[in-house]
Amino acid sequence: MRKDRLREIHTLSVIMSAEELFEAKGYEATSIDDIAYRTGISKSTLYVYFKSKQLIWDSIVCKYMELLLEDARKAAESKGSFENRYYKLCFDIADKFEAHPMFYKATLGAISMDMDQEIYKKIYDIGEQTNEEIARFIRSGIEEGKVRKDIDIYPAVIMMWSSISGIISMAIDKEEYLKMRFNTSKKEYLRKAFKMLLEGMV
Amino acid sequence: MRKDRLREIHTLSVIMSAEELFEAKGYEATSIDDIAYRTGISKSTLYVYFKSKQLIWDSIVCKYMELLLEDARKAAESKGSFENRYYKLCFDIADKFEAHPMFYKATLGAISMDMDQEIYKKIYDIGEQTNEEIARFIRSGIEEGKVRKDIDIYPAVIMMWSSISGIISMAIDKEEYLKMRFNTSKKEYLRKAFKMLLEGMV
Amino acid sequence: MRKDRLREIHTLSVIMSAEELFEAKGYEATSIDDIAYRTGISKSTLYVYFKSKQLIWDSIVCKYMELLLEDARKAAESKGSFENRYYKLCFDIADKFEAHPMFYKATLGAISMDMDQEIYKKIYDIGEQTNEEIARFIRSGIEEGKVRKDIDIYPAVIMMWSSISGIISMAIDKEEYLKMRFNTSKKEYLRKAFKMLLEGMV
Amino acid sequence: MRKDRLREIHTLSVIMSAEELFEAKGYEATSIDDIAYRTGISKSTLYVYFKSKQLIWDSIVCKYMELLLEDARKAAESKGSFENRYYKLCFDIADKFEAHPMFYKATLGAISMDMDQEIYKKIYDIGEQTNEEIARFIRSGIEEGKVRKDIDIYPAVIMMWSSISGIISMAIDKEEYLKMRFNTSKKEYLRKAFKMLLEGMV
DNA sequence: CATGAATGAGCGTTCATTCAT
DNA sequence: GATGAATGAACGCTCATTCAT
Repeated sequence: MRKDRLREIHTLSVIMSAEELFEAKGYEATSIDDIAYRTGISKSTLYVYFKSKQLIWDSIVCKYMELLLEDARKAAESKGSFENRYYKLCFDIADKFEAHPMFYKATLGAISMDMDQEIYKKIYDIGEQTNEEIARFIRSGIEEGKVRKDIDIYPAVIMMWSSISGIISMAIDKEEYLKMRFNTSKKEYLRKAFKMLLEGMV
Repeated sequence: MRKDRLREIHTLSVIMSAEELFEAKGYEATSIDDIAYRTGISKSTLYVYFKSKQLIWDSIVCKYMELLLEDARKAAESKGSFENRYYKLCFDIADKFEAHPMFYKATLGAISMDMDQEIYKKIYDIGEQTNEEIARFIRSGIEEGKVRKDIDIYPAVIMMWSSISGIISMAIDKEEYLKMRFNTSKKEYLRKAFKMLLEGMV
Repeated sequence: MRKDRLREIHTLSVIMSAEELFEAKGYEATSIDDIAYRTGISKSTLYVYFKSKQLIWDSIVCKYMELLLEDARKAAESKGSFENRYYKLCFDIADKFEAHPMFYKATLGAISMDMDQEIYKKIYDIGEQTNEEIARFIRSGIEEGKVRKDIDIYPAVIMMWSSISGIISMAIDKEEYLKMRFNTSKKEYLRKAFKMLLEGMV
Repeated sequence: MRKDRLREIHTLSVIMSAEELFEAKGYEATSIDDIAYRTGISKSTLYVYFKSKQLIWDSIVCKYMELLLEDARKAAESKGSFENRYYKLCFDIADKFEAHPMFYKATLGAISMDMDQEIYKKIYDIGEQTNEEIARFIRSGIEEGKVRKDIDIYPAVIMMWSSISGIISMAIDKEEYLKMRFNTSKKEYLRKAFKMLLEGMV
C-alpha cells in the first residue's frame, strides 16, 4: 500500500526530529511546535500521525528498547569468551546511553503497565525478550564455567541490568566530577566498575 | 525567637508538600499552586519562604543528601562486621528510596556545579563528605580483610554507590513485575543482588 | 490571498483595541487580557498575531509616525501661502493628538534606537523622512520671504516640532482649565499660541 | 510636638528614596518593597505614612511644582533685563528636567482635578501661583518694552510654559540623536530653540 | 490527507495592600 | 507607633490540543 509507506515515512521522521529535540532540551521543554517545525510539517499534520506528545515519547522508548534487545541478543548469541561478550555488552549499552542522553530516562523509568494501550504492551514484550536473552547469556557463562552454578538466574539478570544502568548513568552524570576529583576518565572508570560487577558473579 | 520558629515550620511544611507532589507527579507537572494548596497557604505566602520553584527542589535534594550522609556515617563508624554494616547500609538506603520515590532522581541526577549559589555548594559539600564516609567504610573492610587490598578506593566508592542505587531503584520500579514473573519479593531480591555486588569486592 | 487578508484584519483590530485601551489607561495598566477581550479574540490568538505587548505598542507608534509624515509632506508640498500651510500643519497635528490622546507619548517619547529590531529601524526612518519634509517646508518659507534667511534649519525643525507638540498636548490636558479659568476655547487658544510660535513674542 | 517632627522626618526620607528609585527605574518598576528597603523602614511602617504608592508619587509631584514656582518667582522678581531673566528661567527649568528625569512626567501629565483629595488641591494651587508669577514676569517684559503690548497675557503664559517644556523634553529625549545627526550639543540646541521661541521665526 | 486558525487552561512570579500584635 | 505575616489579584506568556475546511 502506498498509504502505509507514506504513513511510515512521516511517522519515522517525526520520531527522528522529536528524538533530537528531546535529547537537546528534554521532554518538557520541547514543544509540539518545535517537533513539527523540525519535521517540516504542520502541527496539525503531526497530530494526524501521533495523537499526543506522550505517544511520541513512548514510540521513542520503544525504539530504544529494541536497540537494547539487539545488544542483549548479540551478547547471548555471538562467539567469543564470556568475559569478552560481557564487556562488549556493557560498552554497547554505555555507547547508547552516551549517544542518547534520554536513554536512561526512557528505558529505566517506571514504565506504565497499562496493557490496554498497544504501545505499552509492545514495550513490555520487548523487555521480556531482553531479559530472556540476558538469561541465555548468563547460562552460557555458567556452561563456560565462568559464572557460579548456584546463581539464581532471573534475579541475576535484573541485578546485572540495574547495576549496569546505575553505573553508566552515574559515569555520565558525574563525568566532569570524576575527572576533576579523581583524575579518572569515564572510560577508565567504567572498565573498573564493570570488572567489579563481573567478579561478583564469578 | 518566635519568628525563626514560624519560618522553620513553614519551610518544613512546604518541603513536605512539595516532596509528596514531586513524588506523585514529577517536578514539571507539579505546580506552585499545587504545592501552596497542599501546604494550606497562599501561593504568595509560599514565595515569602521560597524564592523559586527550583529552590524548593534543591532544598529537598539537600535534605536527602543529608540523610544519605547519615547512613554512610553510620556504616563507617558503627560496630559490627563489615558484612553486617554493608547490608545495613544497603537496606537503610533502600528504605529511604522506598519512603521517597524521588530519592533516586534527586540524589543521583546531574546536580548543578554552580558553586556561586549557596545551596549548590552545600549539596556538593555533603556529597563529598558522604564519599569520604564510604571510603572510610571500604577501608575498614580492607583492614578487616573482607575487601581486596588492591582495590581502587574512590572508583569503588562511586561504583558501589551507583550500583546500589541502580539495584534499589529497579527493585522498586519493578517490584510488581518481580513478584508476578519470578515470585520473588523485593526484599529477597535485594538481598541476593546486594550479595552479588559484595562478592565482587571480596 | 485569503490568509493574508485575515491576518491583516486581525492585526488591525488588535491595534485598534490596544490604542483605545492604552489611551484610556496607559501602557502599563492595560493588560493583554484587556486587549484580547476588547478585540473579541482569546489571549492565545492575540499572541499568534503579536509576539509581545511591546510590539503592539511599537506598531501603534509606527502608525502614528506615518500619520505625522503625511501631514508634514502635505505642508511641504501643497499650494498656498507659507502661513496657511503652517496653520494647516499645526491644526492637522492637533486633530491627531486629539483623536489619539497617546499620540504625544507615542511619537515623542524616547524611542529605542536599537536598529537590529526591524520595527525600530522603520520608526527611525519614518522620523527622518518627516524631519526632511519639515525642513523642505521651512525652506519654502525662506524662499517665500516669510522665514528669516539666517535660520539654522535643522534645529528649527526640532524646535518647531517640540513646541507644537508641547502646545497641543497642554491645550488638550488643560482644555477644561483654560475654559474655566480664562474663558478661552481650546481652538482659540491654539490659534494664539501657534501665532506666537510663528511670530515670536518680541 | 515631637511626634510631628518624627513624622516629618519619616515622610521626607520616604520621599527621598522614592524619588531616587522612580527616577532610576520609573514608577511602575519601583515597588513599595524597594522604597521601604531603601528608606530603611519596614513596608508596613511605610504604609503608616503613605496610604498608597500613588500618594508618594503625588507628594513628589507637589515638591517639583514647588521648585518650578520658585524659578518662576525668581524670574518675576529678580533684577536684570527681561532677556536675561528669560534665559535664566529657561535654563533653570532645563536643569531641573535634567536632574530629575521624571520631572516632565510629573509636572506636565494631566493632573487629576479631583479637588477632594487635599494633595491635588495643593498641586493645583501651586500651579496657579506659578502661572501668576509667569504673568508678572511677562508684564515686566511689556513694561520694559521687550514684549508686544497687544499680547494676551494668560494664553501667552500657557504657551510659553508648554513650548519650553516641549523643547526641553525633546532636547533630553533626543540628545543622542541631535549629537549624532546634527552634531549639536544639547546646550547649544536649547539656546537656539529658546531664542527662536522668544523672537519667533518670522 | 493536510493544514490554518483558534483557544482553554495553565505557568511561575510579582506586588500593593491589610491586619493582628 | 512599628512591623512581620499573609494574601488576592494580576501579569505576560506558552502550549498541547481541536476542528472546520
